[in-house]
Parts: sequence; C-alpha cells; structure tokens
Amino acid sequence: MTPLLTAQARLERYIERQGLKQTRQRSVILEAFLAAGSHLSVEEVLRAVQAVQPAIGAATVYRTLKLFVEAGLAHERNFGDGQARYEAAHDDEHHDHLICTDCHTIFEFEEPEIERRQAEVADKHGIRLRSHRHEIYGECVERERCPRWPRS
Amino acid sequence: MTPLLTAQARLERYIERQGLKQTRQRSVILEAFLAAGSHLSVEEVLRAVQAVQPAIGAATVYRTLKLFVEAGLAHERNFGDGQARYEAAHDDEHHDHLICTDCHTIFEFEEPEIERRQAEVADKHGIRLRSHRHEIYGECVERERCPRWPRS
DNA sequence: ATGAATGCAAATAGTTTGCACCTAA
DNA sequence: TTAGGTGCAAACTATTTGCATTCAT
Repeated sequence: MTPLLTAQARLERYIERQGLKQTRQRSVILEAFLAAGSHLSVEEVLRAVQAVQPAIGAATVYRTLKLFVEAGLAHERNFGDGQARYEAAHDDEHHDHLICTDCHTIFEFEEPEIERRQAEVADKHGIRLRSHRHEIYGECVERERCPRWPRS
Repeated sequence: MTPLLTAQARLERYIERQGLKQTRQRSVILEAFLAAGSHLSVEEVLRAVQAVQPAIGAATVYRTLKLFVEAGLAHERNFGDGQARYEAAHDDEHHDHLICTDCHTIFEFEEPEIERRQAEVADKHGIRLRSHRHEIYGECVERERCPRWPRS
C-alpha cells in the first residue's frame, strides 16, 4: 500500500523531467494539500497553506494545484457548486462519488460492473474512453445522522 | 410519443399554479430554446432568442431557463467547460452523456444495469437517491469522422 | 391597482493573466 | 546568468442582483 515514491519525490521527478524548477512554495503547498483532507476547494487549500506560509498567494495555489494534476498527484473534481475541488491521487485506485445534498458529506464508491458497462458504451459509440465522471446525489436517509441537514 | 401537453401548455400550467405571470418573453424563449437544438449554452439560447426578439436581455434568458428547469421542461447540464448547458426534458426519458473531447460531439446513452447498480450504491450508503450525473469523456476513434479534431 | 417580470448596468465569485521582481539551476 | 516562478492587482467569464420601469392579471 505504501507508494513506491512519496508524493514529494514524485513531484520532484515530474518537475525535473519537465525542466521546471523546485521551489519552497511547491513543496509547502503539496504538504499542506496532503495533510488538509480530501475534496478540498482552492480556498481551503489556500487557508491550510497560509497557516504555514502566509506570504504564499492565491494565484500560486491555483497554478500549483493544476501542476499537481498534470503530475498525476491530484484529481480535479467539480460537484456543481461552482468551485473546483482537489483530491490526492492514490495510484491505481479509482472511485466515484456520492454526495449528500443536505450535509455535503462525500462518500466514495467503486463499482466494477458500472465501469465495465461504461467501457462498452464508449466502444459502441466509437469513442476511446479517456475519463469519466459519475456522481450520485441524494440525502442521508436518517437525518439524525446527517451532521448538517437544513435547519429551517 | 407525442406528449399529452405541448411544452407551451406545460409552461402555462406551471406558471398558473405558481401564481406567476405569462409573458411574451417566456413563450418566445421557450420556442427558441426548443427549436435551437440540444445541450445549448445560455449564450446560444440568447442568440436564438434575439434573432426573434432583439430586445430580450441576457438576464431574462438566465432567469427563464431556470424557470424551465423548475417547471420540469428542461435539464441543466455541466460538462466542465465552465458554462451551464440546457436541454429540453422529454418526460419519463432519462439518459447520460458521452462527450468527444476533440469535436465536442455529445452522444446520449442509457444503460439500465448502470442505473440499477447506482441505486444499490446509494442504498448501501444510506442515501436516498435524488439525481446523478454520469459523463464519459474520450475521443472519436476515427478522426476522419470527427468533424472538429484539433488541427495542429 | 399591484405584484411580478423585464432590461439594463453594476456586482459577484471563481479563476486566470500581465508584469515587475525573485530565485533555482 | 537566465528561464521559470511568485505575488500582487487587474482582467475575465459566467452568472446573479438591485432597481426603475413595464406589464399581466
């Protein structure tokens, strides 16, 4: 389960291969990003980053998160609330999402049969499958267990 | 296959029930929206509308498309290009989307087994399924058939 | 008459970009 | 030394909102 290379090492490798430069900001942002949780908005990452290095600006965080995606270290998600969310990539693992529209809890799921049918569909339409997005929206059945259901 | 009520009639019924008002704009926008195609951006709808009634403003189109969604006449889609797209609702029909990332062609698909598994997943997590989004991205296998593959 | 709808312009939110300065290689 | 990176502020894009005016009921 332990990756062959740490995320920091994978970032370094990518940066080197692309002829880019290693910077303090990039490593700080990666560390904060990995530590802060999952499905984070840019704003959330920015907050975590600035807790450590207040001088790091929002533009850098935007640029760096995109770099992480290119480097295969993160995935960008869009759950329809108008802001991008980022999630650390765990190699070889794939999952889709289930979102409670009341409390915004995000569950992850994996359903090989769905993946298989999906591949068939792409095939049938003459499309080379590159990626997909599959999200299920609903509400927690037991509201008592749902931490943030609407108050009113 | 012919709906029991025309879209215009369904809109009128919704407007009446909600105590809203019938306006020339709403009926013009609905007509243009239905005639102009599918998976249209607001800008595209606006163009179609203004071809008929140049005085109708963008804000009205935004507001009216949301009204159509509330009335069950349209679906809002988000294919990750940062702008909402609208599609006429055909009652009782449901489909998901397959998008060519080169030519932006949008195919529709329906896969009951996927729907079924999806319902199971929601169940398993204690979520009452309300809606979902399932999109498959890839490129046309035969570029010659793909009307807009990148030139460079 | 009166409350809703419209059209405009201004405001917003998230994100991107231009540019002068900084820094890793 | 010198390309690439950073931080700030300004620009951008899609969308929403405030408000005076118009219109359906």
